[in-house]
Amino acid sequence: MKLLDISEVAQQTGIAASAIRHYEEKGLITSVGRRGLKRLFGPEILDQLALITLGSAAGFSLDEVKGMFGPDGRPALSRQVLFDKADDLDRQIERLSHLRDLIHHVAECPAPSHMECPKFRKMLRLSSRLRNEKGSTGKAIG
Amino acid sequence: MKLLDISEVAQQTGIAASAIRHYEEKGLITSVGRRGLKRLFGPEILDQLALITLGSAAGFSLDEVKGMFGPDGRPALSRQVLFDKADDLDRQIERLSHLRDLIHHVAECPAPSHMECPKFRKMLRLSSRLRNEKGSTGKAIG
DNA sequence: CTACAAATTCAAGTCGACTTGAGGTCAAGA
DNA sequence: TCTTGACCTCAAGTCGACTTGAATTTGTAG
Repeated sequence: MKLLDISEVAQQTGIAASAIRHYEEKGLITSVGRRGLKRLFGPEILDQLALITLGSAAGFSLDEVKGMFGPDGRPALSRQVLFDKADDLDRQIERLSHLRDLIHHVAECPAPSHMECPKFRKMLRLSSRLRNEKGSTGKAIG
Repeated sequence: MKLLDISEVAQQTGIAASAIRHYEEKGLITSVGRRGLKRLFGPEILDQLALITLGSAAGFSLDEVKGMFGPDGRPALSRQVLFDKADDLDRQIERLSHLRDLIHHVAECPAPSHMECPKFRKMLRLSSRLRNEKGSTGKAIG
C-alpha cells in the first residue's frame, strides 16, 4: 500500500500543503500516520480532497462540506438535510442561470442604458423574486 | 420624483444601511444628493441593488460586479469579457449540477462508504475533470 | 428654541479560509 | 557522524465584505 507525503498530495491535487494541513486541523481529513514528524496519507486522500474542492467551489463553507461528507467520505447528515442541500444548489443554479442570461443580454442589447431596456428590467425583476423564496438551511450560497 | 433615504432603501431591499454605504464607497452606486447629511437615492437604486445582490449571490466580488454593471447599470466591459463571464457562469453551473447529483446519490446510495461505490467515484472523477479546464478570468467563482 | 431620533464619518473589529514566518525536528544521504 | 532540506507547530497576517462603536450633525416634532 503506497502512502503519500504531503508534498506528493499537494502536487497531485494542486492544493497547497498549508491548505491540506488546514483541512486536517478542521477535521475534514485525517492522515494515516507519521514518518517522523511528516504526515502520511493513504491514496483515498485524493478523492477526499477532490470532494472538498468540489464542495467549496460550489460555495459551501468547510464546515458544511465536513457535514456533507465526513472525514472518510461518509456523510454525517440525514437524508433530509442532504435533500435540502440539493435544493439549495438548485436555487443557486437558477440564480446563476438568470445572471448568465442577463449578462448575455447586456452583451447584446443596443439600449444606451440597460435599466431603460424593458427586457432587462423584466429579467432582473424575475431574478430578485428568487431571493425571497425560502432556503432550507437559512444560508444562501454566495 | 420621489427620493428615498437610506433607511427606506434598506427596508425595501433588505440590505443593511451599512452595506449600502459600503457599496457607495466602493463606487457601485451613487446617491443623487443629500438632505443635510442624509443621503438621498433615486428610485433606480432598487434595481441597481437587485443587480448587485444577484451578482454577488452568484459568487462575483464587488469589484467584478462593478465591472459588469457600472454605477448606473451600464456595463463597463467589452462584449468579449461579458461573454467570458457568461462562460464562467456556465462552468460554475456545471459544477453545481455535479455536486447536486453527487449529494442526491449520497442521500440514496446504500453503500457503507461512498468512496466504495463505483458510481460515486465515477461522478467524482467526472467533476474533478472540470476543474482542470481553462477559466477565462482566471478566477473560479466559489 | 430645544431635545431627540436618525444619519453621518472614520477607525477598528469580525469571519472564513488560508498564507506566511520564525524557530524546531528528524530521516536520509555523503 | 554530520548536514541537509523537507516538513513540523504555532502565532500572526491577509483579503473581501461588511459590521460595530464612538463621536458628531442635522431636520423635525413638541
